[in-house]
Amino acid sequence: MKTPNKAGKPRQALDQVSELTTNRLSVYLRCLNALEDAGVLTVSSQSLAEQFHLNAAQIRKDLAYFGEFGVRGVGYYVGDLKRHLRQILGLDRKLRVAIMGAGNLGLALADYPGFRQEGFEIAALFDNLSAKVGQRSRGGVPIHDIHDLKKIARRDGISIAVIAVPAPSAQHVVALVVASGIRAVLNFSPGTLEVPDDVKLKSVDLTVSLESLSFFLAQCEGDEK
Amino acid sequence: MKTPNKAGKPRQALDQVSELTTNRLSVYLRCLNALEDAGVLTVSSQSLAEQFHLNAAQIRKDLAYFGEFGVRGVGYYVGDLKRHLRQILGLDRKLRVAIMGAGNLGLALADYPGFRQEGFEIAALFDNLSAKVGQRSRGGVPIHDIHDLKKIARRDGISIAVIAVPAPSAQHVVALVVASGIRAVLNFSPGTLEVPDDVKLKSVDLTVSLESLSFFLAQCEGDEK
DNA sequence: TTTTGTGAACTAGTTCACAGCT
DNA sequence: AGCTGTGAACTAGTTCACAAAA
Repeated sequence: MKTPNKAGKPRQALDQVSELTTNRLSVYLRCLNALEDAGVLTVSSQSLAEQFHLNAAQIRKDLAYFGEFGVRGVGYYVGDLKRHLRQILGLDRKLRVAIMGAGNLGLALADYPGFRQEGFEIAALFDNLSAKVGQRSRGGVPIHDIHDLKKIARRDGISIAVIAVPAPSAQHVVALVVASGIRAVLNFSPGTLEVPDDVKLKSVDLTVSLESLSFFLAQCEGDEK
Repeated sequence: MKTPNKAGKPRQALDQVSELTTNRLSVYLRCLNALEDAGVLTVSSQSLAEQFHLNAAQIRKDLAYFGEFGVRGVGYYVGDLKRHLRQILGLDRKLRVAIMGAGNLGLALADYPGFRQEGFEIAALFDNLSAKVGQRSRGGVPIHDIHDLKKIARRDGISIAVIAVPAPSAQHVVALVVASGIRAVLNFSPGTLEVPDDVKLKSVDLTVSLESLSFFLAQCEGDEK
């Protein structure tokens, strides 16, 4: 075969895996967790697709890109594939996350249980209000002064930043994040942020999401013929 | 010309506008707001593209699909195009939003200033804890019992629901939302939710987003040859 | 027989490039 | 001259369908 890379270590070109693909890998991992909890040992792309409304060929293609994890005639071993996916997604280690902005949203995200799963640790909150600095979130995440970001990011080995500051400060804050050596950013502020090419930025834009729903509703009304 | 629909009222087929397109319409609207605030009266697709890192042809194509809003040799009138976009996105009226779940995340979203802009109104929070029912968010959004959802959704004319409940209750809650006649849902809980075909579901999956960033970081490390 | 891994076919989305309007 | 609106070309992403492996 001439798959891009065989079982062992997929350290190689992998030029540019589409974001759609990486998102799906994460979804597959969640499906496998559910199956494992249900005591399922082995699963075919077929049955995975049926249970979780996915496409079997796409599952196979996504997985095959990273190695030959399946067994013909059998399917995939759930535990085995989970392990591979966790390794591919870089979840085989603890990743520390900092949240920029200890406002409503930042504090809520800091204590969000979904984050703690799968190896993420919310290590710190950062804010510029001295009243907040030194406090902790309800869940116990310490709030630091944003000026100490570089120092603490290094000390705590923070590799991901979440931007939860008001829109007008977002670009400035993301610049500090980048300057502190963090190379992956999840942005909740509306609008566009500039980051260098070697930094990965993912944005969750609530305004865009809501307006897109609004469009759908407006269309429905129009359709009422 | 035979554009799908001319200026007047774009009430027609519009079969299935891609979600990528509707998201961009929302982005364009934000760009126009910025330009208007800066006192710009007219803008070409070219300059819009340069300023906001978009593609000029795509802007033109997206807009042209809904009508001929531009003027050849001139570009688009900012105020005029804003008005058209707001109408297309259904923002030419107040849309009321309910948030399901008055936990950390629900309360944070209820008071999130980004939502209030552009005609959205967070009208209500819903929870099943009697200790919370009757209270209000810091910003003053009332917390209702989830059993009153149908009644209050009708009374207040709520057309969008945001799911901010823990993952295990999400499917149940979304079923209540659908039963109450709401047809647009923004979901923050991880995992898949089932909704009927005539209900629009948009999901923001924080786990998937973070894991996708983790993948990127893992790749970078691998690249260090 | 069952099910993977994968070329080939197809579908969706983006960008180019230019005719035609102002 | 300048810029839109749009067919045509291109690129990306998905699904099909089947040979080969277990």
